[in-house]
Amino acid sequence: MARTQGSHSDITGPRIRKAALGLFARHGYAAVSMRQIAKDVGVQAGALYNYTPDKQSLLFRLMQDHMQDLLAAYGELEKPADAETALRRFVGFHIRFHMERPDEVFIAYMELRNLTPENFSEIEGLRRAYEDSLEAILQDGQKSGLFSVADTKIAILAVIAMLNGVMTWYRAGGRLSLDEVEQVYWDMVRRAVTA
Amino acid sequence: MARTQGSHSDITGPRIRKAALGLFARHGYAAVSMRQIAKDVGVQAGALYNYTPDKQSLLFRLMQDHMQDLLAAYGELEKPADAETALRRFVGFHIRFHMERPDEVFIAYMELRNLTPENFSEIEGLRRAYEDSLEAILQDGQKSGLFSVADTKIAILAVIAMLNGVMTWYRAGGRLSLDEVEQVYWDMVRRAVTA
DNA sequence: GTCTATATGTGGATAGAC
DNA sequence: GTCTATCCACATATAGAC
Repeated sequence: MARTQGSHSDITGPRIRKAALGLFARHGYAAVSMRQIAKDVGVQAGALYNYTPDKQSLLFRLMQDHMQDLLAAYGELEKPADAETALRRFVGFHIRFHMERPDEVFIAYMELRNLTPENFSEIEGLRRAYEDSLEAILQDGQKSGLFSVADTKIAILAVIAMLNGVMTWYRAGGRLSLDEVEQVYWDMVRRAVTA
Repeated sequence: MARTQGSHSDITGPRIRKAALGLFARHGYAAVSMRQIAKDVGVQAGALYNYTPDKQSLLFRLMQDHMQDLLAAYGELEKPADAETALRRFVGFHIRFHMERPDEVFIAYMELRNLTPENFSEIEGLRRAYEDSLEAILQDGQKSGLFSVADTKIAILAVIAMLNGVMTWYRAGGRLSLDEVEQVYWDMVRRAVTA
């Protein structure tokens, strides 16, 4: 039986999220209107509310999906026994995963303050779970005497902050290949934590 | 002669900037209305326009003042001849200067996309001037064989990104003193760039 | 310099026809 | 499921009285 004219539930939902993703990343959540998103998708503003109860949920779902994807992808990596190899793999994974999703990363970092308190807690929990995976590597390396950092908690945040810096300047087709970027960062991270 | 009743040009201007600073940092430029700022100051919204032609100028001036303060303060530091001491001083300066101005720093990083193109270029120029001062230190250290980094441009951005990470977690009265934080970061930066 | 009042536009979200 | 039409709150900015 033919679908009702103008009915596209299977494709409009993803298109809405994709449009919101791009617009939120470019202009910021607060600066983007539901009408802009609708226009990008090619529907009227009212139609968006068949897919999201409100604008906040749209933002939250984008961030939640991103963080869950991150944790799932990291979970599928094999974990080498030796800490240096594990850290190297973490650095490579982090850079590549984030480079492939610049909009999601940008939003996850910039729009935390636009989440409701409940939604914020949820995202914070996911972020911490990811940081814990790096902490495990650093502590393992310190036990074996391979690594040495003055403060593990700070080192985790410092390494992640350093790696996230890639997103602010790297552009495909630039001076360096992704392999080279990964190598340069790994070199600095390794030296920063090695005993 | 007595001032006109309700006239406070000498104090209202700074209060407006201070209120805007706090509100922009907490909620984001796009999410803050001129009415909110006015309420915070204790005047009506229309009165703000005696001090700023528009909301955009308010944002721009906050960012411009911050970057100019940063460059001026760094310019007044004495510059040790040896690169390691110079880098150590840079790290300490950067951490302390930024920790004392969390709102300004937050805005300078988060609200770049809400500047008009002309204003953006202006701020970008100031930011680059600051990065150049770190580049000079790293290149000096590499000439003397003290430092060794795979890519100087990346190293600059990596170091600054790492240091800026402090702002996301440090709170006065926490586990570590500012001296300790400075020491821990210096330790990582030094190792990351030392030959 | 600040106020009140207002012009003018846009925001999120909903109702009901198709 | 999407549309049109609309409610109502709030946005930036200005005008003119005091």
